[in-house]
Amino acid sequence: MAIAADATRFQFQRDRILRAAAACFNQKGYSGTSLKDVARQLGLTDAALYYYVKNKEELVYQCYLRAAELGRRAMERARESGGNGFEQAFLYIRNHVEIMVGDAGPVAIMSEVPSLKPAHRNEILSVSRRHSLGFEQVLSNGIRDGSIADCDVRMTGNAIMGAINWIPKWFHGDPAVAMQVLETFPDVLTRGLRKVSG
Amino acid sequence: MAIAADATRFQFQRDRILRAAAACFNQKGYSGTSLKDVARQLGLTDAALYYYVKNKEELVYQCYLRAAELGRRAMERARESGGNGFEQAFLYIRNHVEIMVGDAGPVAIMSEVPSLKPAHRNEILSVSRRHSLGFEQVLSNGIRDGSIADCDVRMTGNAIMGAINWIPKWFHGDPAVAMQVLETFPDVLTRGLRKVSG
DNA sequence: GCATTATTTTAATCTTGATTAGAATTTTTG
DNA sequence: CAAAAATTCTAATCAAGATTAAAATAATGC
Repeated sequence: MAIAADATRFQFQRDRILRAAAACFNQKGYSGTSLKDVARQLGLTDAALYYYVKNKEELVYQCYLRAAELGRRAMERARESGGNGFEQAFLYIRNHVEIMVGDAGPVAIMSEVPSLKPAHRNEILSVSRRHSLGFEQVLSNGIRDGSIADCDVRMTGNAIMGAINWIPKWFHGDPAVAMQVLETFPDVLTRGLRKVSG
Repeated sequence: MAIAADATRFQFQRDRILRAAAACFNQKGYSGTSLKDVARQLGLTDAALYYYVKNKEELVYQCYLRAAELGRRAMERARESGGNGFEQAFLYIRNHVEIMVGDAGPVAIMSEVPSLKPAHRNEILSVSRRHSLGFEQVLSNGIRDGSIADCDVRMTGNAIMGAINWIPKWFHGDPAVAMQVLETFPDVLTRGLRKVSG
């Protein structure tokens, strides 16, 4: 029974585990979720998880890496779209929000990055930084090409990405709300960027 | 040596502890900070903390309660100002941001609310809910009084408060940045609210 | 069907850091 | 200054949950 074209059962299970873990971390908090909690959700025993991850630290790391990668990809797709700065910013937000409330499943809030071991922490921070810088560039481009009003790109980026990153705090999977978020967030978050006059 | 007009040494120390704990939690993550870490920062021993808080859970709870109260107060002051909806929203944001980057000291990011014990969790959630509802009312008032453009107040509130709540993730005390945040955030976050025409 | 490999379980053990008891010290009060 | 109260420390203990080893089960290739 093939799971997917090329994904092995191993990779498939690992991914399920990451999603279950992300869900637990977001819902029960990091210190509130034991490996047993994660395992139970999958009908497994805690020890079985060690077949897929080295330890809890790596489980968290993988969750965060997944979250960071999803964000990065959202940005990448937006920048490849070829629109002007405003359009790219809008598209990025739309893409990322889609991921946060969509079928990609729960995306872990990165609360415990500081307690990762240095190598892991640095990798996450590196991806995150690339992500933020990418967005700031999009904003700068928009200012240059006249599609975005002049603003402090660093702060504007922080504000917008904060709003997105916070979503899992209050969004708990209700599809009706998901739709609402998708419809309003990109607009709400970009309304302030629009250049009023030429 | 009186510490302040009426605050006892006990209350004073307790407050120092809460701030040190908040700083640790934000910087090192929750699971990354031991009571010894918090204590060391104050030149104390971990056991000494138990004179001020029942246990670690209560320490976290108190940090969160402080954070929630500071937010609530920011909202309260804004609503007492008597301005129109837009002005109140702006003022709230300004007040809250001021707290996040100002002398009130580090405000704990509420990552571990779910792992608090039920009574504590419920109290934090209750204050938070009151806070969000308050903001949504301000937005609604603004729409009604014509100072704010029509929008989904729930989502707009979530977006703006997410941006604010995320600040401690990237702000680490640099006074120059604090000034920047103060100058740009209220504007960035409200620019989208303005009603364009009458 | 048999041998091999992959996956999961059971049943410990191990570690870390929270917690406590009681002693020591400092501060306050009269 | 002496007694009482407040605060902190030293030195264990404790608990929870992470981790491991080895056995059991399931899947796969031949």
